[in-house]
Amino acid sequence: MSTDPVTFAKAIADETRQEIMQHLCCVWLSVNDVVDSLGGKVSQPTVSHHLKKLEEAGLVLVREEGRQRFYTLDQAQFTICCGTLVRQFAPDHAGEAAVIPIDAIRPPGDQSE
Amino acid sequence: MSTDPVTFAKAIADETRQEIMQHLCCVWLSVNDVVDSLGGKVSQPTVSHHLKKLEEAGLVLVREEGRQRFYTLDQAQFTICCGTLVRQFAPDHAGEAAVIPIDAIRPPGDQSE
DNA sequence: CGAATCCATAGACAATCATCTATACGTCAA
DNA sequence: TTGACGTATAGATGATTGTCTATGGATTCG
Repeated sequence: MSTDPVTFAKAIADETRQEIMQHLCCVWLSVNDVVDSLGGKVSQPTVSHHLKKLEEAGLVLVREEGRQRFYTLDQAQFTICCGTLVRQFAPDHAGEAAVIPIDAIRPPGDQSE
Repeated sequence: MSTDPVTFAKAIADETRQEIMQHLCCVWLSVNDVVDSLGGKVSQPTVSHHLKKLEEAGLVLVREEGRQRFYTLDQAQFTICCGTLVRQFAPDHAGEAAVIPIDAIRPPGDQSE
C-alpha cells in the first residue's frame, strides 16, 4: 500500500522518468501528450513503460477515458514518500526542515557544524 | 555541490545501500563496522563500493583516522535533497506535509479523491 | 463492417549496476 | 623492516533496466 523507500527511490531514479513526472505535475496528460512533451526524446512504448513503473510505485493517478489514458502525478503520495524517507534517514531533521529553503538551513558562507 | 534529484535518487535506489544508510544514521562507523552490521550479507569491497556511491552523492560524511575511514549519514544533506524533491514534484504540498504522519493526510478508510 | 487512432505488450539488445575474488596501497605494531 | 590489518581498486560476471521495433487489443468514426 504505502510504497516502501526502496521502491520509491527506484521509481524516481531515472532522468527520463523525472522529466515525465515534471510534465505530469499539476496537470492531466494522455500518453501521447507525454510523448509530445518530451519532444521526440523517446518512443511511445518507452513512455508507456515509464508510466507503468510510476503507476506500480503508486506515484501517478490514472483516469481512463475512451481509448485514452490520462495520467497525473500524485503529489500527496509523493510527499508522503519523501516524508517517510526523512523520518527514516534524517530523524534529527524530521519535524523541521524538509521543505525549508536551503539558505534557511545553511546560510551562505556558514562553516559551523 | 547541491546534489541534483536524479543523482540523489540513484544513490538511494538500492536495498543494500539503504540498509547501510540506516546503520550510518546518527553514528560513525568504520568500513568493517558496516560490513559486520550487515551480518555477512555482502563482502567488504561491495560495502566500499556502496560507500563510494553515497560519498559521491554527498550523502555521507567521512573522517579518516589512521588506517580506518569512518562514515556517517549526512542527515542535513539528505533532508535538503528531500526538500528539493518535494518542491520540484509536489509544489502544492511544499510548505506543509512532508513530515506529517500518513494518517493525518489520508485517514484509514478514506475514499475521497 | 472496416479503417484509423490510442495505448499496452512482447521480444531483442545494449548499457548500467551490484556483486564477487584477487590484489594493491597505506598504516600500525613488533 | 616485516607482517598484520583496514580499505580501496581492478577485473569479471550475472542481473537488472532503459530503449527500440513490431504487433496486438480496444475504442471511435465513416
